[in-house]
Amino acid sequence: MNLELDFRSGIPIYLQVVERIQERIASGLITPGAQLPTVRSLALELRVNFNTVARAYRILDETGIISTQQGRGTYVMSIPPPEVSEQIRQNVLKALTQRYLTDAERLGASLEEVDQILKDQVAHWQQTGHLSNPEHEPDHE
Amino acid sequence: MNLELDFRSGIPIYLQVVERIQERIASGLITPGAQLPTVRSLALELRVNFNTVARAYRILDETGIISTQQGRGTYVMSIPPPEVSEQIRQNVLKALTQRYLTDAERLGASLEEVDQILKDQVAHWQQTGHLSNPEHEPDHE
DNA sequence: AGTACAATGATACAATTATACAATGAGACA
DNA sequence: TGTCTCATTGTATAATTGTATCATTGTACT
Repeated sequence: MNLELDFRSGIPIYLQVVERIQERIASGLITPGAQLPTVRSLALELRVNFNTVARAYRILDETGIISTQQGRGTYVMSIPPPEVSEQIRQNVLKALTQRYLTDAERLGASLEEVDQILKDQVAHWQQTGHLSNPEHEPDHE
Repeated sequence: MNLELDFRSGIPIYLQVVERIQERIASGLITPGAQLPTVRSLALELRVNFNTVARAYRILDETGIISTQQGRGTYVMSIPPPEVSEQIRQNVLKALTQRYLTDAERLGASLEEVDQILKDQVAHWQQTGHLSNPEHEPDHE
């Protein structure tokens, strides 16, 4: 899975796991029907107790995003309706942004510095065609 | 730990604890990654309320010397020398930014949307005093 | 005396971990 | 085929850890 968590952020691990998995599903990195890692294997990878992973899975299950089945495993559910999906997408994007700003702040970055480095990278990316507008996006691979 | 405190010195216990632990880390007696005693066990040893130890730990945490994690314990962090620190900081910030933009793009966010949500969150944060310049007041709790 | 404030303690709480448990499925074997 | 056993899966509950909030104590200053 290669989820990256921050043990110092003050955000509970189980919530971080929820967000990371939501991101991956919302972005299509994990597709419906796919099996998520078992609570124990993911816990081992994250160096965390498996109950913490189980708690994250339970939240995702209650949201209807995944389906956990005792003795079988946990699986990604079918794609939610567009409006829900859009809602999740926006939430995830907001969480991403907040995490980014929090991390930057803890690094001691000033607002100006963050602004500058964002401008730099965005400019760099526009040259390479990333982050383009969905309206004019003929580039399918 | 065998910290020796002076209850009659007039120096607050929590400050004495901070100093003793700082000494031990600086002298290499405690190495990065090591787990410190729990607030309760150390408090028991020092015959002190565990909140006092927790206060010392919190100060050390804010200084970046240790990392306290609810439910897990407190661990000694590695302390990079100041010279390389700044270089590392910039690199990390750059990597952080790149990862953020990558994730946002994978979510299907347009440049405009990213720009907008960043503006929103920054504005929101400025009201709550985050990402402020280091010149400002120490923000007394 | 009285007040204000810092240090410490008491209590309730939240996150994580430890341990035991129940459901499922695969293989052995009669 | 049936069912036994056992490893693997998620679940439930209690113990452990740090956190938040308020009460108490002591001390300095009017």
